[in-house]
Amino acid sequence: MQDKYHPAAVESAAQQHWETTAAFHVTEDASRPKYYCLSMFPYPSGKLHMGHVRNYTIGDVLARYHRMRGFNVLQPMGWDAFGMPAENAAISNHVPPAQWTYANIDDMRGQLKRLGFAIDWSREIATCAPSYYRWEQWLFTRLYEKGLIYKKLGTVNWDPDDQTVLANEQVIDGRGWRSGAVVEKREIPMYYMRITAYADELLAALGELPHWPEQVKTMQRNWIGRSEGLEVHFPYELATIGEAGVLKVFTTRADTLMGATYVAVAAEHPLAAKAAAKNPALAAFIETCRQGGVAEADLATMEKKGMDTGLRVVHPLTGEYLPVWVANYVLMSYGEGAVMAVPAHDERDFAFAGQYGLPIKMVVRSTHERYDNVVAPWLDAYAEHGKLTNSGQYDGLDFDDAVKAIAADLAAKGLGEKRVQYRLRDWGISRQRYWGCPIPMIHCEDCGEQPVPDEQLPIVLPEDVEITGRGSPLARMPSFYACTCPKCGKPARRETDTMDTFVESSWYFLRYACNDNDAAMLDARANYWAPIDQYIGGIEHAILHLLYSRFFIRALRDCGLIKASEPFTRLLTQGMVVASSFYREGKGGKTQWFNPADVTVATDARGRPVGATLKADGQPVMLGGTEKMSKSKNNGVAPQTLIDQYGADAARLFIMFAAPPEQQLEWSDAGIEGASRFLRRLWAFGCRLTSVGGARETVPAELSTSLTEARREIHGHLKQANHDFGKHQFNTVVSAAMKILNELDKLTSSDAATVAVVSEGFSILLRLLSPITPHIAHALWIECGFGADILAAPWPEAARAALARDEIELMLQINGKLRGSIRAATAASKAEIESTALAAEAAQKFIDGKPVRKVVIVPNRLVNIVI
RNA sequence: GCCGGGAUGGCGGAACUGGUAGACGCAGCGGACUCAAAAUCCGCCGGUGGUGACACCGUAAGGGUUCGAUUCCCUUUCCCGGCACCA
Repeated sequence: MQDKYHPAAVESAAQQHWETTAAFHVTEDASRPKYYCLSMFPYPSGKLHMGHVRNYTIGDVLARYHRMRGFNVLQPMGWDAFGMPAENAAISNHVPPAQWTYANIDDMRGQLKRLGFAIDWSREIATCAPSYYRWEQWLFTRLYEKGLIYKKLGTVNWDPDDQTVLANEQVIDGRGWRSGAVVEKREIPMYYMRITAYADELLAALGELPHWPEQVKTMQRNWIGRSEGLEVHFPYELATIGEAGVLKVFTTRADTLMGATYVAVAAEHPLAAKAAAKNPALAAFIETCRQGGVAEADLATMEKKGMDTGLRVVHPLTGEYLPVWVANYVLMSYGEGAVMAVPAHDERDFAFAGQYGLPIKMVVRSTHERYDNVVAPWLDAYAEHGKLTNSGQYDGLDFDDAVKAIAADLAAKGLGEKRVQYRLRDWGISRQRYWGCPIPMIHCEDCGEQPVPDEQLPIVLPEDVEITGRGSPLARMPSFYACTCPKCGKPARRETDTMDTFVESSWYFLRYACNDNDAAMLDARANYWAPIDQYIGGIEHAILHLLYSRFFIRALRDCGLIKASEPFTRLLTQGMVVASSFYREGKGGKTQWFNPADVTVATDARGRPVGATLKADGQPVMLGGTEKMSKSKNNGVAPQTLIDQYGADAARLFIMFAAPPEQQLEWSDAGIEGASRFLRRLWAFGCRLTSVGGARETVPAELSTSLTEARREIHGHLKQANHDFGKHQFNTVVSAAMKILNELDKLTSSDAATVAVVSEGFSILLRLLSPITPHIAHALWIECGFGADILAAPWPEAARAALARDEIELMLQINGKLRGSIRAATAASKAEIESTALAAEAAQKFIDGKPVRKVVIVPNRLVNIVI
């Protein structure tokens, strides 16, 4: 055995062993419980980053741990290969997106393999391969026929200079990121997935996901946003816009209807357009509302602006006329795109009314005594529930009764009804981009839109294209779009939009089960593996990706393609790896981001960053704050140098030790040295054990007191580690492993009993570490003679006998303050403990003749004497 | 703006979920070994005061519940994630 630890040699030998024994190649096996362990697949950006290492190490630790516990474990890997970065790279490097993507995949596969993950590589998929996306197209036509996909107008960011649709990320301060032109909202026809058809099921089923983080379920619940309320109709008369009709609004606060003093509609509302036809000033205002992007965060933080349309609607209960305003705080995408405004009881309405001098009418009185009679609507809106006032016949009613009464009266007049409203919107999947899965539809002048027949699938994306950043390349390629109508045979035009890349990632986890099937999308193997037992990925995917996947599996189920209704039984949302970002403002307001590796940070005496300079020119750069590592902020740290220098095991150990998996991890290089030092100590200890003859079979029944204590410590740490493994708190598993090694290092004698205890302890330690640092565990297991392959070893469990003790220490508190400790027999009764405690010197000193009011005894922990 | 989360020594974090705050590690300081360095090993390491085996303070800030609060409740500040076309 080498007396020095050489990670590179140890790691390549272990990896070779796994490769030649096909250790991680799995097949369906009904005789064992299955464990499908999946980490979110990476976008092949070219470089592995710390977030990947963290994600895949967590997945690998869980996969290896369950394998040793006897599960039939599947851990696959693939590539989320379509997307914008490939097009951006194509524009700047003049490389076709396909070529760039495939080269990146090859690169990253190599980097992943170097980390020694227990992956079944035979199941690899790439979403940009026709063998993958053909089934997405096939499914699209099924869902279209089922009515789960339909076409309607959608609003996008339009760059008038580049004549291109922009992603929200590409709109910076309301301007196109390349052209700098002011972005406009534009309506274009798009395909939508009817996710709202599953809104209730998606919401209700959250209750059946006990192994999902509460936080994620709450976010999804709020995202779906089911509210029960009233649709209220405000009639308008012929005179207003030349036709009579009703303006519909949705409200969850029907109790405040008597306090409505105006009605506000979104700028895109049809009524606003009609009013603007005769009102140039209003038309101009609506035009300014069209400027800027469509992102909700931008809309919601905009300065509130509005304009009176001059139209009046009739209050359905009082018959009063209310003005109709256009307001930029009303979103066309929620409800009816119109709200009844009750300034006294809604914060936004209050601010708007204050700004434009609209009346404020208080109709709800607080039920809290301290607010009674002191409600001051001119100071702030009172948005809580309460008793009605100033509301005529409804005065004195509380929220529930008021809503009931008002709903009944509106229903009787035919001017309103109870309704459920969702915040969730249908999923627009059309993208006016090249590098994505082509939408399999054909547009015929005579027959309208037609799905592509199965036998013509896949519609292959041409890979020899030039990307300019203006318009859609496919729309310029007759060879792509020219086709014939499948119904009438006349010349027709193929759809040139591609699908949102979230579509690929909504079902890839099922295709791993049967990636070799070229006759069907899914087969029986998918039903063996689904649902995924453990899914691991970034918290940033808590809503969109996870919700789309939950929708997709239901759509697939309803097409008879899968039995499962939920995709992921257990979810671990990994915290992000964040790092500082650095930038300079360039010419024309463009921001240039610098990688942390190229920047020197100056700190004050307390270690706080005070400034930074670029290594290349020594000139200052701005601190951009701590953010998720991303390409756009150029703050990713490459793990490759760490792996090259310290080895995969050290990198894996360090990242698992640095923080619990769900917590955000702020990156710093410090600490990797400690992980490496621990592995060297581990190796040295292995050498020591082999020098005294290596593994022993059993521990003698009778041990000296010190060996009994040492063994109790080791088994205690093992018990803790197993508990923490169950909680997925791997940082304390590593810490328990370190404590075991510290304990073993103290046992320096070479008598038979000591070596036996050491041998048992080391075999526990290696098995405990093997999911985290599999290479060194593999090597030492063999070197010390524990067996031929640690993968086949059983998972270690703490021995009850080793943990037993007859005396324990209890903390002694006086009035809740720690004043000493007492020793008591494990079996001692409360009365015995109390008398021991009261007799203790520390207790007597503080009691000092004063009466003892109370004695609190917490078994196995402490005694608190209250004086 | 809305939704979700976070804040503990110089740093990453621990505390068995209301019961010894700071485990384990990093950095630092002191020592051993060495011609020397690296590596390794041993010791110290929240703050203030004190000669002391002691006292007080201390888990973002302020308040509350409790024999006892990092943990539960209320208020506030700052940071992070998401907001439907980044993935």
